Amino acid sequence: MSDFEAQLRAVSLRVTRPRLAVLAALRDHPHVDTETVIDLVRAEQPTVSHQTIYDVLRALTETGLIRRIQPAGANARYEARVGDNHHHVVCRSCGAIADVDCAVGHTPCLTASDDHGYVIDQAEVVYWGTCPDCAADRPRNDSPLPEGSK
Amino acid sequence: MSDFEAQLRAVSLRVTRPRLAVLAALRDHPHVDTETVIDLVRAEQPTVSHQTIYDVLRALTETGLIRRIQPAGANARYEARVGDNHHHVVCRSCGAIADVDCAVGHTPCLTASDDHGYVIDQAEVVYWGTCPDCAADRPRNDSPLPEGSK
DNA sequence: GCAGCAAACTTGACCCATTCCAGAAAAGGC
DNA sequence: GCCTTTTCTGGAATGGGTCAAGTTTGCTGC
Repeated sequence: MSDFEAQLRAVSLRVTRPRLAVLAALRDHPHVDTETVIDLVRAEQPTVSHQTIYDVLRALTETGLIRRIQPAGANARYEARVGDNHHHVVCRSCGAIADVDCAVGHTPCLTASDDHGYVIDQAEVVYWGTCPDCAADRPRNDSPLPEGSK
Repeated sequence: MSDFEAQLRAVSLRVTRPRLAVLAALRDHPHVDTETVIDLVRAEQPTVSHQTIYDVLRALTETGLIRRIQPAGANARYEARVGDNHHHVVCRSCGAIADVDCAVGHTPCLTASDDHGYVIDQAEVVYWGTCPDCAADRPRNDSPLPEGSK
């Protein structure tokens, strides 16, 4: 618990109960969306408003304590694993997300063939596919996306 | 014009004025968002509803005639360049997008270090950085994002 | 050419993640 | 302990995007 407290102080954020609860929720549940965070926090602190969660998530994201990820067409999700620029696999069928380490070492993906004059500071990779569970449910289905995606 | 007609027929879609207009708009303006598509189409066909544009964009995306891209935190954008799995550079400051060919050849980025059992069918890469224009405007600014991003 | 059918289009309301606002409360420095 | 600053609360607004019902239109077969 005091671990989270130290993290907050390290980035000059005040230590509040909602912030600790959000950090704890993200430690225990990686890749959750905002609504789930709200539910998880309220399980212990029923009075916390959704606005507070949004504020907390933004503050933590801006200070780099958590990372916001947002696959195309889905809601924002957050994860507590930061510092390494790892990537994600997203299941087209159920939206499940898993971590994937950078394929070729440190920052190899950062090399674009032609950068058009852009100053590139990050390369974000999203692998799209089917998770083991969904693959088992529908072994040979060519169009996994049930139209409405999520 | 009949080029677009052929494309539509090739995927068994009826040839309608709104669809032709959307294809033409995307050919002339790569990486536009939905609202811009609406404006472009209405410049020639003022009566087309926004609902129709949404329907057309979805139909064309599902049949693979256009491709939908959606950088985190931004609105959906569409482009007519399909078939090659190229990637994009996105300017954090102004949201401008440029095409980037796959860095290492054919489908190298498709190789994840540990796929967690997922069946991966596509790797999507987004390079984040600053476009030449914005870099010129604010030569040495460490926090390019003016908070509200776009 | 014309009829009939299914796919597309129009209109308008609705949904829902996210944000804005203003007042009340709490955390930290002195 | 007191004061300033930041955060939290509650409610309302914003805005992509979607749903639904009814009308129109493009395509196929006669």
